[in-house]
Amino acid sequence: MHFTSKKNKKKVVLREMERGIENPRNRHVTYSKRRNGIIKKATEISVLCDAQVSLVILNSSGKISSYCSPSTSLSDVLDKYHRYSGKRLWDPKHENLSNEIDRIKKENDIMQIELRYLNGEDITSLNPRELILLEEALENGISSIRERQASAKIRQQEMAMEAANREME
Amino acid sequence: MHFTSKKNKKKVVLREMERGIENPRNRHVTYSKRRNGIIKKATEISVLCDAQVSLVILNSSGKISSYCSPSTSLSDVLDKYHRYSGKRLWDPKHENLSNEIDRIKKENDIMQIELRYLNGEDITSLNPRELILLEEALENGISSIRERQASAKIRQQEMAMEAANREME
DNA sequence: AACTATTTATAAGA
DNA sequence: TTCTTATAAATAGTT
Repeated sequence: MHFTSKKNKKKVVLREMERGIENPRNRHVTYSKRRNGIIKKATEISVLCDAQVSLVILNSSGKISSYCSPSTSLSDVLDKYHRYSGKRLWDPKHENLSNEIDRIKKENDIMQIELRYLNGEDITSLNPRELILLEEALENGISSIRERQASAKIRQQEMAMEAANREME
Repeated sequence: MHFTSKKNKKKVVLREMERGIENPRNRHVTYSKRRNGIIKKATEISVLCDAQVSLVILNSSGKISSYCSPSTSLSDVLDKYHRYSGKRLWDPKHENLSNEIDRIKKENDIMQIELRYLNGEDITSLNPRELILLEEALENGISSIRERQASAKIRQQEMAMEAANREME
């Protein structure tokens, strides 16, 4: 039984349409019913009118529901949207990434040039004797790096041991 | 005025639900009405239940209609769908670019460290991660040098062989 | 586009 | 969540 007249009911619905349903339980119940309703409508227009529908709904707590017409897929419909509407769905991200790549590549080029300059010469211009010297120099570099890594590791172990000893006192 | 009883009308609707509307004009009229209906429903659930809706509809001739809740965007809703559902919409493109960025960034890091090293900065100022990258860079340098040396040696041998062959003629 | 008989959706209550 | 039911809303066929 309803407590509102036809007239009052309309007013209630209008107020809710402006403000949304405040009570979380009522909101969720209404959400479930209407979500089912929309998905049913989407199914109907797909079959009845040979349309392709892509529908994604998130409720207020982020839960996802979706529908897609049979004989197609969400990404297919969205791809068509993307191509025919001229509007962008994922190109923005795409573009951002492309821009970032360009930026980094440019940095990269600059550094490469700097490196070649600092190395004094392009490696292809070195003769065999010079190549051997350079190889030795690089190997020395690696050795000193490995020593540093090893001693750092030993220091870590020593500190761990000390800490453990302190715990035991 | 309707020519069908309540019972018959239902049968008609059911038959259409299975087969779709054949007559193109009727189909298009019904499509328009129902498309408006669905968009209205989407608007209502958005406001009433604080939901986010992304809706794209293509009719049988490919014309696009779409709706998106206020306070968001199609790509935002689809991005959430994408992240929370685990299903992929456009990740393939996206992933390629991300990988490329990672690759270039790594190159970048290595060069920066090499530059610091070559610019005379003390190697002891590098942290362990930087040391590892520098070690990799130096090892790559050694590899390319060894390749050059190997191919130079092969060329020498080939030239020696040719010279020997010419001697024998 | 507008009308209207009818079906369908749904809010509230159980 | 599911059912019920009074009422609102959508819509198919028509003008």
